[in-house]
Amino acid sequence: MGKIGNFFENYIKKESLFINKKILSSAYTPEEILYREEQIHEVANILAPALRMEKPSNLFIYGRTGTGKTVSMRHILNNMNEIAQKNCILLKTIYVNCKLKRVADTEYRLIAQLIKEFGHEVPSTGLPTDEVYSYFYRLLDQDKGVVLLVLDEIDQLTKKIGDEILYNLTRINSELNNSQICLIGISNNLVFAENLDPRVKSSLSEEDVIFPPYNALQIKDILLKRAAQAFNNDVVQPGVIEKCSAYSAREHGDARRAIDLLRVAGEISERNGSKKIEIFHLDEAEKKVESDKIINTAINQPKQFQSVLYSILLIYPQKKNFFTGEIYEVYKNLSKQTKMNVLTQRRISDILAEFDMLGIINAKIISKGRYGRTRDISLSIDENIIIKLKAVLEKSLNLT
DNA sequence: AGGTATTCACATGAAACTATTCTCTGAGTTAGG
DNA sequence: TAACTCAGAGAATAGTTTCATGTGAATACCTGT
Repeated sequence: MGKIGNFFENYIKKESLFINKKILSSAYTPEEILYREEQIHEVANILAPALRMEKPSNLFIYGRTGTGKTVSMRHILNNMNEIAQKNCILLKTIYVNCKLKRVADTEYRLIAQLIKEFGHEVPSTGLPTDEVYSYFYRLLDQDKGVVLLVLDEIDQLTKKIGDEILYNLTRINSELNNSQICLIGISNNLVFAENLDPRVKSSLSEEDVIFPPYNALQIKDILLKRAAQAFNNDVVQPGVIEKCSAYSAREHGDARRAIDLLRVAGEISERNGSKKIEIFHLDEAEKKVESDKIINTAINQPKQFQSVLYSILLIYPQKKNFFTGEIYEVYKNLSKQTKMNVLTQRRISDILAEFDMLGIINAKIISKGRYGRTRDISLSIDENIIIKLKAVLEKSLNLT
């Protein structure tokens, strides 16, 4: 047996820090959700009529990332389904995440996805949208009952393709004879409804529920509970949970981030062959999560985006602030060098705006008076991540 | 000195174009009866 | 004649280009003192 063989042999024999790592994954729905009783109650009250075959009010849920919106909603839907099944009530619940690329991020694809939830297939392209709609109507109306349709990250959808689709969805009911549909929108953006068509707004948010951020103490309790199930006893050293919760309370009470952080800390500790999770593992984890996030987003961008980003990194050693024009010049040369086709400055401007959105750069529009108006751009990444990023981009762009 | 008018270097918007992937339709072709 | 093939018309979508219009404040250019 070779070295590698031994390694694997040891690996499976080695006792893991984790009892059940799934507990710390973002897909996990806990039995009991802490500190959201009030909100869950409220939502349950609003949706309960569905169990009497009456259409509940449409509902809107607001709250920042990691405030338990999705988890709570899943929890409620699970319960309702269970009850419905037990009592032979016709209830269908559908959960769709509108952000998922190539799944539900356009009007056509959203409807196609809904059809899929009914167990049917529709081609991914080639059909007119109306046809897909009427297919969906027919499916919906096939049997009696209430349909609860949860649209998660709905703000992303309207940002991309406008609110027409929501308008269509809200008036579905008038076309249905047997069944009724109830819309539940979930949004990270608190002011999302402000720039919505008033008709859509009024009919969509007949009710709304707000999920406030968790505070540090609450996050601490959540982490403690998860950690107790996920790790063996005495693995997590004192102070780790506290620091972890303090860190994410600082970041507007994002419980998901806190849980991620704890899991990564565990992974790091395990890989180092340690039996415990110490505070410095957590610090490592913080760095790794941050760096992975940036490297991943960069890697998943199209080549042209990477090219623009690399151009910025090329100037970086000399300057800390860049203007659009400067970046474009460097980018042009780079593209010539790599034989990629050169995009217009108009496009580069949009690409830079997107990098700003992604949080990779920090762009502010400034006026230099007589010398024009432009973006004042700086990198919002850590020095050591920049080095890593540069290497990764070089590989991806086939630069020597 | 104080007040306007210019001007730069882009930003921002809208529309149109290109290319890719996929469906549907109908004409022409083929194989079997 | 029924089944099959294949080209062409249409859709959806992503990524661009083209054209048009907008814009904040440092300077140039006045004006009257």
